[in-house]
Amino acid sequence: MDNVKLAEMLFSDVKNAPEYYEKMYPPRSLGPSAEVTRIAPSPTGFLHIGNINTALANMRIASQTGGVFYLRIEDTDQKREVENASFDLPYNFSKFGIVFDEGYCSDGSNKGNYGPYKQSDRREMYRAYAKWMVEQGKAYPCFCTSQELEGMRAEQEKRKALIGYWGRYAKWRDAPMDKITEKLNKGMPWVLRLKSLGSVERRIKTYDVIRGERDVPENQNDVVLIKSDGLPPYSFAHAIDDHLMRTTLVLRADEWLPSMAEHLQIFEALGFVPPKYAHISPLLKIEGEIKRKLSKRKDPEARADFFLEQGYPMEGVHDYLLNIINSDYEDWRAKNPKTDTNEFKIDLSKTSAGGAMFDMVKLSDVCKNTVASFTASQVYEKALEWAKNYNLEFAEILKTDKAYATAVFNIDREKERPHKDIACWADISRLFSYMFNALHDYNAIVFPAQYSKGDIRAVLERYPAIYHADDDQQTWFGRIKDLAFELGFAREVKEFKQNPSGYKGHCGDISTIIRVALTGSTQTPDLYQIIKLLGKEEMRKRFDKVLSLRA
RNA sequence: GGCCCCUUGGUCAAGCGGUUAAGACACCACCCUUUCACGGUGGUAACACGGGUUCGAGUCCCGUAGGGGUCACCA
Repeated sequence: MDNVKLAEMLFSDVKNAPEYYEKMYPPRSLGPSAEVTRIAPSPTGFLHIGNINTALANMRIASQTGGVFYLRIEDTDQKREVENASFDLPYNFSKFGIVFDEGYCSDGSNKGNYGPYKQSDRREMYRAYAKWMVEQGKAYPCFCTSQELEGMRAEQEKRKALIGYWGRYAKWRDAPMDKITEKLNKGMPWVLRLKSLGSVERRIKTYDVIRGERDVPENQNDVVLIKSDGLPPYSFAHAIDDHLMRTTLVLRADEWLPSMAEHLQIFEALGFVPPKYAHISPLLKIEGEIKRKLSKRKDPEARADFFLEQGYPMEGVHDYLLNIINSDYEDWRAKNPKTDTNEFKIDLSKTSAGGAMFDMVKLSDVCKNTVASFTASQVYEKALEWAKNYNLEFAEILKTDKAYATAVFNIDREKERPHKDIACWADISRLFSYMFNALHDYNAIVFPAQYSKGDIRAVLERYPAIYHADDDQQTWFGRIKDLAFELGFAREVKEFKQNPSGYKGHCGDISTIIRVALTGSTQTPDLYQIIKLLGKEEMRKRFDKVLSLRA
């Protein structure tokens, strides 16, 4: 009886009983293997690439099982909340190709029948269940101040006791009713604590989809269920939300692994069937000798926005991340180059339990393959879209002559084996700077040391005269061979290799000199097409400038 | 410190008691090629360590070491 009275004192604002919500959010009618998954970030205004990884896995599992994937905003900590971050979250995820079947929307509305999907809007539900917990004698108010708690902790550390609110340290656990009412009447702040029945002496079996069976000590702490601000911390909100939203699989970062026993205990106290759990490892970074979690402070690539700023194609980022989730993905991809990614079924039991190093080099390779599959006009459109946001100057250049820019992107592109050079859109202005006069930098032109000034001068002075814009590729290169021969270089590479001492070099050296003088690089796509696009006059102009700079 | 997780080449990783220990990225060499690429072929390179169990262990068990996570009225 006392418990009922206490519950009423503590939660006089609560109107509905748990049954009300149980009826309001009935089990979903989905197929037997359908998984209901979710991503539940807190609105701190920062998306980690790990968030994208976890979201991607959740999204894919829901979609491949005919389930539901939703976005829930975990904003029960008002102190940390960044203004408007909640509104931005759905949009920010969508930029990474993460879309939701249900959840909180950018305009503050809720999509789906299991909302609201923002925790601060679910206050009454949490409190209804909290009240019930008190009625059942499963929870009680605690009036300890933070100083008292600190003192308790210090004492525990000194005594080498387990840290936490438990056993004889749980001073309000069995407090008499009159002491509680006295505090309450004085308006003292309180938190609601779980009356834990657990003991670290006992172990419980748990199951993790990625890691398999594990057994861990029970939770013995009387953890906080409702904070003094009236909202729950993560664990209690997690149990109620994932129960009421009928989540079937909680796929989250492995930093939650240690609190799984506590979460299971709360589900049990509430009388809920817990969801399946899968704990995914964080993305790591190597620094010197040690591996560590990608840190938003130290590593630019930890910020999801970094990939947007650099303009990595989302298809490529997904391919890379999917390969970390299931490493047989790339074999599948190699066998099914054109198949939609969604056809690949991910299998969490094959996901590695260890953390993966985030490898920018590998990401680049994957993205180069992705970009290589695009047509020239796709490259143009996507690059322009990116440039409008991140490189205005380049966007203007692209807009100035769309046909020209598209032709530039088409060099060595739409063919059987396209050139693979672009990993991200930010690469383009650097990679192709020589194709745009506004970006071309004469100062960057450095000839390889092996070429003499005399030979360079000879090539640059004589080549324009023998260049004819309407030559086909074979004729074009034939003239370069002729020039090579006149300057003491072998006409054919083979001739040179057979008799290295008889020549200064071979025809390739002549084309390299031309290439460098024009582009500043020894590695470019097909030179024939580059000259064709640049035009003879521009070539002559560049040669003259290079000659004058080097004279 | 307690508890928990992890450990196969430089990196991502296959492997579920018997394999010449896959594959991909990176690197190197060669080949192809009229240049640069692309592509092809080949190569360097790994089971953290120590004990068991077993005819046989990367695979199972126990330790050790290293790395990571977590111990809030944060998520």
